[in-house]
Amino acid sequence: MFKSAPSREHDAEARRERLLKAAAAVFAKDGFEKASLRAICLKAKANVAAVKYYFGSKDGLYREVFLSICQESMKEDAPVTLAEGGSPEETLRRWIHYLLDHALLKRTKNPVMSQIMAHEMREPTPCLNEFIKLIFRPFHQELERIIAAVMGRRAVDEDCVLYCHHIIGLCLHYDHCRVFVDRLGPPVPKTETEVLRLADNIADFVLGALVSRRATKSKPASRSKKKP
Amino acid sequence: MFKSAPSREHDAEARRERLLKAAAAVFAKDGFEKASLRAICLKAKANVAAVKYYFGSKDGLYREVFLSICQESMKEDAPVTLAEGGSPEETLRRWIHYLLDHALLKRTKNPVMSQIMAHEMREPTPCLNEFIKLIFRPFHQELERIIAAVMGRRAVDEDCVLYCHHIIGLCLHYDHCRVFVDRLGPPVPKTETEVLRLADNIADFVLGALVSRRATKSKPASRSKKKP
DNA sequence: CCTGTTTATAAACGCATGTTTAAATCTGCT
DNA sequence: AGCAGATTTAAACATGCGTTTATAAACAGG
Repeated sequence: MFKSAPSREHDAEARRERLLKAAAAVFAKDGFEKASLRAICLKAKANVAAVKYYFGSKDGLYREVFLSICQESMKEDAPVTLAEGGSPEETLRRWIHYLLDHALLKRTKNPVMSQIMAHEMREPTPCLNEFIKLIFRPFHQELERIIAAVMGRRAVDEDCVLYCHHIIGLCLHYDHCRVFVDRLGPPVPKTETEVLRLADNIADFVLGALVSRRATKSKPASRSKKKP
Repeated sequence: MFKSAPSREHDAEARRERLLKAAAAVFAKDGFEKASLRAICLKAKANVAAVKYYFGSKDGLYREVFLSICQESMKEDAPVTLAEGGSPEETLRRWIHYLLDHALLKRTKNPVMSQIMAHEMREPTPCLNEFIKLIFRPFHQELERIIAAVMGRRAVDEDCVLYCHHIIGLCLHYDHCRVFVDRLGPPVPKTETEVLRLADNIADFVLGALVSRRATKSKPASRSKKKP
């Protein structure tokens, strides 16, 4: 006893899909708060009440968008991993390039995902927890393993996790504070080759840091360099 | 022929001051967009129309708040500089600690300034340019000089500026993406000693990186490590 | 004391938001 | 054909915002 005939079902599905697609675009551009249902429905050629009908509320719509782009993102490009072969150093370099590519050149691969993630980091929504669990944590953990490998440690320890934050923050800064960076130094990369250059600069910087910290273990008690 | 009698003058000034103070607090908490005039006036025990009367508009009020906290911030704690003595490395360590202190422990020193700056970086307002010119650029340039000193260079070059961005991004990440860091690793420091620990970790990391890059000049052409 | 200017306040304006209602339309089944 | 249920739509609702207006109060000078 299926709900309705195929023809209508098709129309409904098409409308739902249109709404979802329009919503994804607008949410990506403006973020959850600033995106308006009217703008979305205008783009989808649908009535505002359709949102309530199909998704219950603005929150529901956003959640659906989130889920759809999640599973779309899953099957797309796998993030950089150690398993692909190559030295840990080269893997880290590729990882940094990958992150920077997504953060700065959002047009590549899955632009909607990149933009929505950026918004989610600026002002978290109720989807934050799922976002972290499904998308961010696996990504983060792979970097932790890469760092542990670069540092020659058998397992991921607290230092690796911290360095992981350092690196991600360093990269995302060029996106989050784009307007500041642009005004205070060489402009933020806008082409693939420029991004590659920056990625290499960052990779050199980070590898230098990690290698220099390779020897130290757990508690280096650093603060005591006051003229020995 | 001064405009009015002292008693009235005093009241008016007091009201203006109350508004300014309340506005600073609310802007600091919510940022420019989300802060509402009604909330500000409620806190200042003033009428909403008073904002138009004294400051012309919400923008005008924000601009006044910005100017007032600027000159307040000028005379307060001078940022860390090379001139204070000590090795460049130690100066850099202190600089990082100083930034982290302001970013994470906003209650210290000038909380309003720190918070408003954080908001300004997230979503810039029309005051952005003045903000950069008056506050951010001098701060940034001092870091550039420190880095140049650490790297033993005679003048600030493009690499120094980039490293500067790296370091600032690395530090601010713990504030901007606090909620992410909290969920993915050791929680973001909340006490002075914790902040000091993190600052030392970051300083060690950064110094390692800078020292390792000390030898290289201008164009290291890094990308060519593909199995020699 | 009256008068005109400055200051203060309450109320309304115009707009935009997410949500909801209630009526209209369409569809499939009997 | 006709009915019942699903879908669509336009309109209204409730709320919040920054801004504006019109009126009342406080004050200064003639």
